[in-house]
Amino acid sequence: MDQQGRELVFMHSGDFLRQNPGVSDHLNDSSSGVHTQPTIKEVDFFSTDRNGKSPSEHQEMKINIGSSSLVDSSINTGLNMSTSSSGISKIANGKEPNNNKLSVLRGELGRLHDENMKLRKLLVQTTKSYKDLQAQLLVAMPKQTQGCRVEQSHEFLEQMKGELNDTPTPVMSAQHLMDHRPSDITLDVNEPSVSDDKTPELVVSPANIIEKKSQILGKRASIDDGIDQTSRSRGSPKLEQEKPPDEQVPGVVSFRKARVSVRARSEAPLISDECQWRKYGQKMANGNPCPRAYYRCTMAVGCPARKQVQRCAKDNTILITTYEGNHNHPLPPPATAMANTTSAAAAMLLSGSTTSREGISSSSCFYPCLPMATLSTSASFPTITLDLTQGPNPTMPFLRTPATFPLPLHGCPQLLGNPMHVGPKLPAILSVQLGQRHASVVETVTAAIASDPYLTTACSTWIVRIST
DNA sequence: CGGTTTTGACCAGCGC
DNA sequence: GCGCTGGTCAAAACCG
Repeated sequence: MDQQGRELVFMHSGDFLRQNPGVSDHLNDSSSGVHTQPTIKEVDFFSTDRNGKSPSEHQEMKINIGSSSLVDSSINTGLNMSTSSSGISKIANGKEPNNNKLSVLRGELGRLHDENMKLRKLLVQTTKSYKDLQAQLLVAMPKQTQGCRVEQSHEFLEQMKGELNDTPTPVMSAQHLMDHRPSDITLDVNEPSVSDDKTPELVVSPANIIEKKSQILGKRASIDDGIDQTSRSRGSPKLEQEKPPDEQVPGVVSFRKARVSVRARSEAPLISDECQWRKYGQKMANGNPCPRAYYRCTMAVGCPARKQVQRCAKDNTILITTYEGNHNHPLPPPATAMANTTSAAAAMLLSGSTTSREGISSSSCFYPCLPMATLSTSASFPTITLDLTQGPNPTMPFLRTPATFPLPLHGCPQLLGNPMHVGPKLPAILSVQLGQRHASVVETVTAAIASDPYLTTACSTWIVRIST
């Protein structure tokens, strides 16, 4: 069986759409303004063999890149004037008259001035967006009954006020913001982390933090919704027994309650996320001619993580993978990124479902550069859908370049604290955007995705819609 | 031989 | 109460 070879594999940005080599140019061609919607035949989400590099080499590469990528490579700082492409060196080393050199330098100066003006405009725009959001958040706060959440938001706002008033440089902002972690988060040292070998005291995955948050928030939801639907089903009592103790606390809502659905164009039957899944069932469901397959994680005994895979009834090229539950074991770094994403999305869903929906949708309105999320509570489980089947949105200028995915990383201290994740993905623009840490829990999801280069690229075309 | 997949059956929730 | 649907179980088959 060649299922491995036919799997939908989300790839590293370098070889994203590697079976459609001609498409990537379109995706990155911001000048053309024409965006296609390529059919992703194979998307390598977490392949360990990218360009022949081992995972360790890959991580090292990311770190190295990240060391200098806090400043967007596309932004000319004026410090790199001896590059061959600038023409200055050639002229300086040549025999041109001094007046020619002067005119070239003036031209260069003018160009740098223009870039400077653009950056200033961007900063002003970002500041304005933050203030708008702040005002909106203050309006929305009375609707929130969770004291800790409000308190935390106030705390963040105060921090952000100071940061914005100081008008830090983008790089400073990024570094600064990384240190602002929610103070009321319970750290779970048992949760696997990519960075747990070096910073055990900071073993705080986004999933953990958000899970703890959602557990707090979920207490109300558990009262509203009663017992988890699946826990009432036949197989679920066993599942409950298999859950780790922290998930069996009465009144605490586990992520089994929320789902994260990923839609991607693929002719492959599966998404390869470097987790071990065992198929335990298959059903014809919802009038869909394509059966729905049920998988559970087999990397650890009693792991409650599950996923469902089904093709879209309307478009068979779209593969819908629905993740549910948390892994209770260490994951390979790529799979951790995916788990973080789904956990964050689930947490977002849980927290969002207990707070005002306007807050979520409006944040998307406030930040047109951010993706929107499809929240569906019509099903028995609240589900967030990450749609990777849509083409890039022209109104999302940052999305044209995967490296500048405009995703605030709040709520994901692990991502912020992990140089492997932070470095390559924090250009100046993103650093400024980090100031929007209060935008909404929607961004938590996008942050998790942004933390992983593979996901970032794969999701550079995602669309998240708010639905009722 | 152990792990995985297949597949029919079972169960619970929900709507009518 | 009945039928439909989603989710799961578990035995048999399959595979490396």
